[in-house]
Amino acid sequence: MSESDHKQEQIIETALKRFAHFGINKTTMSEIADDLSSSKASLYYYFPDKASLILAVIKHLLKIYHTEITKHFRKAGSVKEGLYSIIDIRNSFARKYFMLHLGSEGLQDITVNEQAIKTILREAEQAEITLLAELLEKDMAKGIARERDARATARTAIDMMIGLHLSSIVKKERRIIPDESHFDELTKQQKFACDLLIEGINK
Amino acid sequence: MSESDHKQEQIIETALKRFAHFGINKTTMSEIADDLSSSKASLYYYFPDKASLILAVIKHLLKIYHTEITKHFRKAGSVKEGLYSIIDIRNSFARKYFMLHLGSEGLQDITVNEQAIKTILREAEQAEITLLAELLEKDMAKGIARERDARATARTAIDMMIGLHLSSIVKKERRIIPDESHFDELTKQQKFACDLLIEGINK
DNA sequence: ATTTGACTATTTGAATAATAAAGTCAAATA
DNA sequence: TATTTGACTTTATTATTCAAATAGTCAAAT
Repeated sequence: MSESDHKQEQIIETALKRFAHFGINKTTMSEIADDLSSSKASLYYYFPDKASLILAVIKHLLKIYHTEITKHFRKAGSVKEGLYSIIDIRNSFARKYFMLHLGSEGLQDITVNEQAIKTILREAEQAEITLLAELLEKDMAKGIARERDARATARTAIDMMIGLHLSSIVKKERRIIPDESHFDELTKQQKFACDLLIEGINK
Repeated sequence: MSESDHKQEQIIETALKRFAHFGINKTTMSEIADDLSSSKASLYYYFPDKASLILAVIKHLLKIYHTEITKHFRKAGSVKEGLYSIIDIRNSFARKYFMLHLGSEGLQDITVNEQAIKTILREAEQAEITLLAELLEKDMAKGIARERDARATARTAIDMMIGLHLSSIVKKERRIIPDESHFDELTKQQKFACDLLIEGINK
């Protein structure tokens, strides 16, 4: 890694810390520079504008997420284990990086190319579907799972988990920072839903 | 029905039409009065303030919804048919009354007792869960469905359908009025998910 | 008991000013 | 040459004002 790349990484990680704590809108470039004991102008040497820094931070975060998911999926022996990993990792990220408001309501009135963010979120989503679909195909090959369009099924299963997350947000008071118990209950419901999905309601 | 009750009903129905078309915020009390060829002051004879009119309109709407659902549930022979009814009726309401933004993002910055609305929405939700749980219990008695906590299962199934709806909103551009095809696609995905839920992924 | 016109009180929205933050650049540094 | 910086300009956000729109009231009329 070059000197320059290293500095970029540092900026991204520092920005992420502030974003996660105070939110993107409440974080100024000067503050990030101060955290680095550097100058604002220096930041602009590495990133053309705030929007591209935000984008880089989100990409960074998605990379971590993907690494984590991949690690778990290598150990997962079934679709169920895969889905459980997605639930746990997603919720731990949601807890940690709630202030970023990725997905759900967020990113509104942020001066950023919303389309670009949508695109990389979409890509991350596709990668996740692929991983789960592969697991499902293995289960189908083993004769554990019924034959069925693996991608469509994986996509719907993930959408359901995301959907339950969104449902839980909507039911809470708006604009309130959720507490630990909120995520605990959500995880419980998602796993219950997951079990339903896996086992099926009918005999 | 007394004369007074009749006038109240008229006001509610007129208000609903305007709310559905232009949204609650863009509808003034004067406009509602004009639609009724009446005076604004007259409205205030029947409703103490705008907030209580809004609440009455939402209650009215939920009553219609509940009637519709109940009608379908009497004919439904299985949980699957029940869930399909919920999907169809919910989506038809979402199409028709989108401008009210019930659930999802909406109701923000409306001068109304948000807690009161949450409460009646919660009640409506509970009633719906009860209906679906009854159907599920019948299926369990018939030996079609596995034995399982009927209420928790019904609740999760409905939450999933709502969740998929929310997912679809989040994935679209924000603050855009959705078109027909959006709801068509949503319905399709919800039914696919419903089938998964019912049949189960595994053999 | 209900309706109304004429009223007041509140809220909203547009315009403006003040402030803060984004973004630039020539000169300095290493 | 690559990087950093303080001082700068530009752009965006926030606070403030004020007129217009809307909510809400009430005594008099039906």
